[in-house]
Amino acid sequence: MNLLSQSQIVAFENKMENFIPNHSVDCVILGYEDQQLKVLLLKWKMHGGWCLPGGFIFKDEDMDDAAHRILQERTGLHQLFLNQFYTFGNQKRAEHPTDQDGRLIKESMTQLGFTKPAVLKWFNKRFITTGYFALVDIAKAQPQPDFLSAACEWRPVNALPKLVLDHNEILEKAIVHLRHQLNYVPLGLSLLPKKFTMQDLQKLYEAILGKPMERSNFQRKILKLKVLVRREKLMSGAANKAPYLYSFDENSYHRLIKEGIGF
Amino acid sequence: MNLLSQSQIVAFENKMENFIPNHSVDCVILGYEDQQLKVLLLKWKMHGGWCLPGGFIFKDEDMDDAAHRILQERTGLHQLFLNQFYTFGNQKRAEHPTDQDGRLIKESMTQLGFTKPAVLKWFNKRFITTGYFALVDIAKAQPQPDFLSAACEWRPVNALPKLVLDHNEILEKAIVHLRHQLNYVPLGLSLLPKKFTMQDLQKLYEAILGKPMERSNFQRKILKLKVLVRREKLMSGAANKAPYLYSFDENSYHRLIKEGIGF
DNA sequence: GCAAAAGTGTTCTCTATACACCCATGG
DNA sequence: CCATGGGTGTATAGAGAACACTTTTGC
Repeated sequence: MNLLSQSQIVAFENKMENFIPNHSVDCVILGYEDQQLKVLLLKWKMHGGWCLPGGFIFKDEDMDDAAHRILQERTGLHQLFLNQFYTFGNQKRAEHPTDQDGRLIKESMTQLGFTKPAVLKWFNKRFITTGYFALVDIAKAQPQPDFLSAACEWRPVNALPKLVLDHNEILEKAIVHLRHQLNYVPLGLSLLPKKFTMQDLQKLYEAILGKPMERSNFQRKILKLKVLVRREKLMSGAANKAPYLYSFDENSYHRLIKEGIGF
Repeated sequence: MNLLSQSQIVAFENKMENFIPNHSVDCVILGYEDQQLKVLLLKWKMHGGWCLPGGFIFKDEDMDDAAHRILQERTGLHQLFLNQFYTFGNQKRAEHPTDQDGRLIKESMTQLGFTKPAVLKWFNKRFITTGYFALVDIAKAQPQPDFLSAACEWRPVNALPKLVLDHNEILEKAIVHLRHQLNYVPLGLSLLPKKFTMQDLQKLYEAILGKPMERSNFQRKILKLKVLVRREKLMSGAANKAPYLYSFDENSYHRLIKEGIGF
């Protein structure tokens, strides 16, 4: 029995001709929840392997726009913070040393119900892929599997499954890039609720950097950037001093992203 | 009269089928001479426009290897320091706002002597291009034009001609990337002669960063990295104190490139 | 009052920067 | 001796890390 409906198959066959061959885009979509950094993954219908959300570039579409489109399709979000970080051009990306998924893809095509030689050929081709990463608000995102996937879920980056192809490597490089970025741009607007405490922000930084930071120094460092506006205190009901709530001054925030943090 | 010989045309026609379609590699090859940062440019046979050395990726070749091959073909050098910095995927790269070279390419094909429809089609296609940059020793490089070019020359980056397509943008991005890199890795081994004075190194940094630096502070900063070995003094014949000569300790240098400069 | 967490202050070290000073060299 | 550029020293300001102290809150 075919995993795809006939209309899904025809839809892809029609679109396929309008894609640039040999090039794809993969998105590392990161979010923050339960004090953990999470990444949006897809689970393939075929053999159940996990992968990054990705797609192809239409012939009349800028590559950046393709990345935005993929992000939008998987999360429903339009996102400003979407960054290209690297292009993976190894010939044997599909035949990663510890990975036979390249072979598995081929075998899976008939399972899915694809029969046209052109389609089989398409998925057997070598693809160069460009990686983008985005930071989104998990609460606002509505994960949508694509037609090849049975599931679309947030997974903590600290406990990841083995991903297909070289997607573990892509994700790893995205996170290195993100940590690096943290030295140059402010972060958090798209990952935190409108109002948050300094502890919330610190936990976010700690989740990204993977290491604890010193409380008082963190506060000073962030406040010195002048991107936060101090609001009312949060009466949590806990037996301790009530922390201030903060929100981002969006003007300062975006100016700082453009200009970078004093370097 | 055709600008290409029949054998050049046939050679390309044969190779063409083995290239990945729609993707190219462009190399920003930088060198240092006369206290100036220079870039290797090619001058097209057709309309005489200047461009970055570039090429295509063979179907059985890693993209990084393609970049190394292009560098080798244009300079005769094998170079370790060759870095991918960005991939340019705009649909209308060839139709840059201030540039009509996309059209010029098409018109030039027949001038060159290409007649096969497949070749004409090849050059009319949209290409996504990945930029690499290298730092090489101009003294060791032997610039070689490719079959499409009439000249291959070092040009100072401070006085550049208008380049074809979006190559000015690519070069600009490479230099920003290089300046950024300067904060993380040591630099100079491939750009300076074996032995050099501290002033030589400083002039190099100033050429890359495009701004003057303080003499005594520069010296301390560099020496603290522990990548330089102090040699004998240079008796230049000038009426002033003789400066020390230095050379790189290659082990420390490459270790530092790998590990980065304390961040 | 007490525990817990927040806000603020202090100390120390390290770095960057600017500039001062003396040294070597050849005319 | 003097002009020129090289090597080293010093003073100051700012950043970052570690930690101490005080304040607020609910029980």
